[in-house]
Parts: sequence; C-alpha cells; structure tokens
Amino acid sequence: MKEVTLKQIAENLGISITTVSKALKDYPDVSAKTKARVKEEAANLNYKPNVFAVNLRTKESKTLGLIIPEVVHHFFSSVINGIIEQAEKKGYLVIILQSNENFELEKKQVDLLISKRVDGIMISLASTTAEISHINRIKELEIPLVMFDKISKLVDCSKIIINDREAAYKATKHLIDRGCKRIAHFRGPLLPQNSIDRFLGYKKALEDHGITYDSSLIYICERVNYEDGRKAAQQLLEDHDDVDGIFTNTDLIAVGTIAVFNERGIKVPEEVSIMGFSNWFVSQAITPSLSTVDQPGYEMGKQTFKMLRKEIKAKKKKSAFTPKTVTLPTHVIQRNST
Amino acid sequence: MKEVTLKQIAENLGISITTVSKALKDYPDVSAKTKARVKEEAANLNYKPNVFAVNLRTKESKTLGLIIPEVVHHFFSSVINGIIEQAEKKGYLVIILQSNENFELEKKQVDLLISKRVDGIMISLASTTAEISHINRIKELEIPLVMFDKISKLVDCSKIIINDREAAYKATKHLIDRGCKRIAHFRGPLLPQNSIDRFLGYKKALEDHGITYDSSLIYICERVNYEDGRKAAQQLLEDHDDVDGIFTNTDLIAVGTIAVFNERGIKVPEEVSIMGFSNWFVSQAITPSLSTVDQPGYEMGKQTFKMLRKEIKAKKKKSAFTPKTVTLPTHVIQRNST
DNA sequence: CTGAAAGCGCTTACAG
DNA sequence: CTGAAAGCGCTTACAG
Repeated sequence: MKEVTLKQIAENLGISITTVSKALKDYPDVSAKTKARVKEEAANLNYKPNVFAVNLRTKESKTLGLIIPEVVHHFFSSVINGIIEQAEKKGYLVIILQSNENFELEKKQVDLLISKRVDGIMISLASTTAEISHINRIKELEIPLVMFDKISKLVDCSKIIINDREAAYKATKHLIDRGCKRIAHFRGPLLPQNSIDRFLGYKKALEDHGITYDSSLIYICERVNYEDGRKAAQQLLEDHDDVDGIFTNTDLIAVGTIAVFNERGIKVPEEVSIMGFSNWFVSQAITPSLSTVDQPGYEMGKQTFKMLRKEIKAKKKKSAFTPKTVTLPTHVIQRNST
Repeated sequence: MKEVTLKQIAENLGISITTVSKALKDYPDVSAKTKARVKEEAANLNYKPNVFAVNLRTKESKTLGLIIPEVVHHFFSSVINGIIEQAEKKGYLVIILQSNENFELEKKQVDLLISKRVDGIMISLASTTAEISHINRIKELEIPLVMFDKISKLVDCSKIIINDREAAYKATKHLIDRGCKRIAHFRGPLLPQNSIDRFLGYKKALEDHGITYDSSLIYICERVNYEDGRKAAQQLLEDHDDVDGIFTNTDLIAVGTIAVFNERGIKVPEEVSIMGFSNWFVSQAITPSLSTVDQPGYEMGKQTFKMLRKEIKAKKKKSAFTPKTVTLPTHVIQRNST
C-alpha cells in the first residue's frame, strides 16, 4: 500500500502541491471550488499528513513527556490518568517514563525527552534527586515545564501541589483530637520536599497542642512502602510501649503497620490510632479501615496538563509566561483506625 | 540558544555536511583523522541530531504505542512498568493511551497511534470491544502489533497471555479441595475473552468434580471493580443461603465481597470461602487476606515488548515474521480466605 | 487565485 | 577519502 502524499493528490488533480496544502488547511486565498475538489480527493484517498514532515516544518511534536517515580502506585497512576485524558482531548500524546525513584535514571530520562523534542515536560522528582541542574537545563532550552507533587522549591517553574505541611498538621491534629498523647511519625526519606513538609506539619501540630516533640519517635521509611511500614512498626514495638498514635507518611506504610499490629493482637484504634496519607483504594478495604488525608491525584494530573498547555501556548505566541503554583485542597477522611 | 546542526559543524570545520554526517555515524569511508575532528567539534557544541529530520528520513520514530483499558489498576500498571522499562533500555519510548474500557475511544486511539507513525502497537482490548476491524487495519498497514491479556482470537498477531481457563480451573478446584460444594462465580462482562475463559474454567472444574453447574449462581460484574463486588455479594445474599464458596473474576470483586461479608458478620472462610484472581497488592493487605491466582503483570509487559521488538526487527530486515503466542504460567496463592 | 521555490535537518547513492 | 546532489513530505513567503 503506497502512502498518500500531497504530491499524489496534486498529480491526480493536475494542480500544484502548494495549492493542495493550502486548500487542506483552509487558507483564505484558495477558491472554494478548488478547496472542494482537493478535499474530496484527499478523503477518497484517505490522505493523512506525514507527521514526521509536519514536525520537522513546524518544530512541534504534539507530544509531551512525563517522568514519574513509580507507575504501580495508586496516587501516581491517578495523576497519569488525569494527564493523559486531558492531553488526548487537546491533541497531545504523552510519553511516560518511570524514574523508579532513581536520580541517575531521572537525569537520563530528562535528556531523552529533550532529544525527543517533546513540546513540554511534566515531572515529579525521585526521592533520591539531590540537585536540579538537569531540571534547570529544561528551563535553559526554554522547554515548557511543570512540576507536580514532588517538586523542588529551587526550580523556577509552574507547580501543582498540595500543602503537605498543612495536610500533615491536620492529620496529626486529628490524632490529638482523638485523644492521642504520644504520637510517632513514620516519615519518608530525608531529601524530598514533601517528606520534609509532612514531618514539619506533624511537629508543628504537636507543639501547638502542648505535646513535646521527641525525635526518638521518628522512623524513616526509605521506600515508603508496605515492607517499610512493617519494619518501622516492628522497630517501634521494640523501642516504645507507650505510643498511642502514629502518623505515617503515606497509606502503604500505614497498611504495613496495621498488618503487624493485627498479627500481634494490638488493637487499632483502641490501643494505637493510625493515620495514613493519600487515600489509596487499599485504605478503605483493610480492617480496620484507615483514616487518611485525601490527596487528589486525578485532579493534580488534570491541572498539571492544563498549566503546561498554557505555557506552551504562551511560548508559541511569544508572549510572556509567569510560572504559577497551584495548591490543591486536601481534607482528613476519618475511618476506623482513629 | 541556537540549535546546533550538521551544517554548523561542517562550516566550523570547513568540510561538507555529508562528511560530517558520515563521520558521526562511523562510516568506514571517512578517514580516522576527519572522524576525530568531527566528533570533537560535535561534542564541544553538544550536538544532538534533530529527531524530526531523522524520523522523516528513516521513516522510524523509535516510539511505540500502548493502549490499555485502565491505568489506575494494579495489574495493568504492572504491565506498563514491564513495557516501559524494557523499551527504554532498547531506545524506545512509549506513548500510553487509556481506552477506559470504551470501544469507541479505543478505535480513535488506534487511529491516533497510526497517524503518529509509531513503530509498533501494543494493545489490551476494552471490555466493550465488539469487533476488530480497527485492529485489522493495523495489520493491513503492516505496523507491528502485539496483543496482551485481553486479546481477540480473531486477530492474527502475536499474543502474550495467561491460560485463563486453566487458571480459573485451578482456582475453582482449590475451592473444591477446601471442601466447598456450592460455588458461585462473580464473572466479568460477556464480551472479553478472558472473562469467558475464566467462566469456562470454573464450569469445567465443577463438572470434573461432580458438582452440578447452576446458572443462578453466576453474577455479572460489568466494571469488574470493588463496587460491583459489593453489589454481587448483596444480591447473592438475597438469592441464596447455601453458597459456601465464591470464585471471582478478579481481586477487586473479591475485596468488595469480603467487605460486605465482614459488615454482615458472615465469617470468611468458615461460612464462605472466597477466591480472587490476579494477586493485586490489596489482596494481601485485607482481613482475611485473599487467596488468589498470581497473574504476572510485569513479566507480561516485558514479554510483550520483546515480542514487538522482534517483529519490528524482522520488518526492518524484510524477513518473514510468524506471529507467536506466549502463555505465561500462573499459580494459586493460598491465603486466609479459603 | 495559483504555483515555483526555498527550506526544515538529516541520510545516502553516486561521482570523482 | 570527500562532497555535490537528490530527496524524505510538508509549509509558507513571495511573485505573478
């Protein structure tokens, strides 16, 4: 099957390639009659423009790049969902890369997307990302860029986030309101801003409510997953016997914690209240169901794409674009673990 | 910042574009000395070939398309993970589209990927896909194609699957082995092959073990999710009081079922045993933990990409390629719900 | 209203 | 060993 080109149509109709091209794009300086003939012939031959040629001419690919720490992840996959749905509606396709929380891989992936000449990049940083020169290179090349969720405050670009500190404050306050006096925190790694902010929100809530902060109640979960939650819970049980509340960095940690407590016959929430973060599907399915903070993944994806599109449009019109930060609301969801 | 092109390098060095191009690609007919000079200059200027031009010339995009029913889905996101990891290693990027189990959307997405001129397409069909002319069009255009998990037997292409019938047979037999005599099946929709096969495996297991098949014990879960599982469970409780085992089409249905039973004080597995399918993360986290069948998502993604790559390579060499079907092994995982 | 021509940036068959 | 030339398929400024 031979590919149909403008040349083909032009020859069939005995007119020039230029006119065919203009007719198909509804240029005003082509007669209605010619337009009709061209369009009919194009439809008959089922003409589809060669995107490779169009890309080369227009210097646009109508393709966006997305770098995300993990794909098998309720929250991030919800973000993907929000992004690709919106993008498709507006004629953009999305290349998805997974950094696997790995800084080196993330750097390579940024290079890959740049050399692919995507029209814009969306990124949520890996937990091990220690510096941001690779991100700044995106800015230098003037490629539209939006960061979401796991951002760096050092990069001057649009950001779609939640207020992690405030959300963590609310979560911790919820434990305090439920009567907890000695509250541990299973936090994420040291680098990511959101893990820092959640820790700070926790600490502030304690201080504001007359509870002394005790650093021995802080446990670090490097991979922020179920296994880490189990380990932290086991360690906590060895170290302390007076903890009556735990605020975890994310739901999976809380699920691991509850699993250990269930196995050991420790009653949740009677003996210890547990608070998750993110509202994964699993949090409503376990027993006891998990109180948590709702983190709007789908909406975050949607807003991320929309912001990127604004920047792309501004760039095309060569009009100025000032990066904006959008903070999405969160709220505590009370279930049976608190 | 001006883009660096071959022309730029050629001018700087006072040689032709042709020679620069050949030097960078290590053509044997360029002197070692010239190659060295060209490579040095290219490195200095941080030259990156313009992919748009390369695509146009080589008629290759080094980009693949993936259409998947749902992204926020443990199994499918694992498949995505397997695909994009392998693809990236081999220099391919992947555009991901979500059909949302919608036939019409799936058709449009196939068109989109075709017009994007991806080098190959990987697809898992939507549950509502009623006919496959859109898939056959991919074949007609000679675009390499691999189907996985939710396939159509009518399409002549490579497939990466599990033996759904056998897996369902094993799952049902497991319930029988655990002493169940009256076993219901919460099945998926009527169209998808895997939902049909799982139903047939269930039926066959009953027959082989002297249990009469009773169509009133079959409930259809259209969206195959938690809510559907809850509804089916509630309906079952109204219709029957003698069921002692349930085999569900997928884990989420089982999770919804267990939730209803927990709320009503029906003991699992003492009164009813429940068997899931797919081994989602959630199945190990709930109480009681869910017995299920392991469905290797990551491996399926990996094999899907590998098969597609073989076909792409064969096409490039214009050598014949015979579609193959790979069936991945599954096994029953016993936990506390049976 | 129509079309010749230049050009996007690369690759490669061919001549010398 | 080097390079002029054609060409991938499109877009668009310009001339008529």
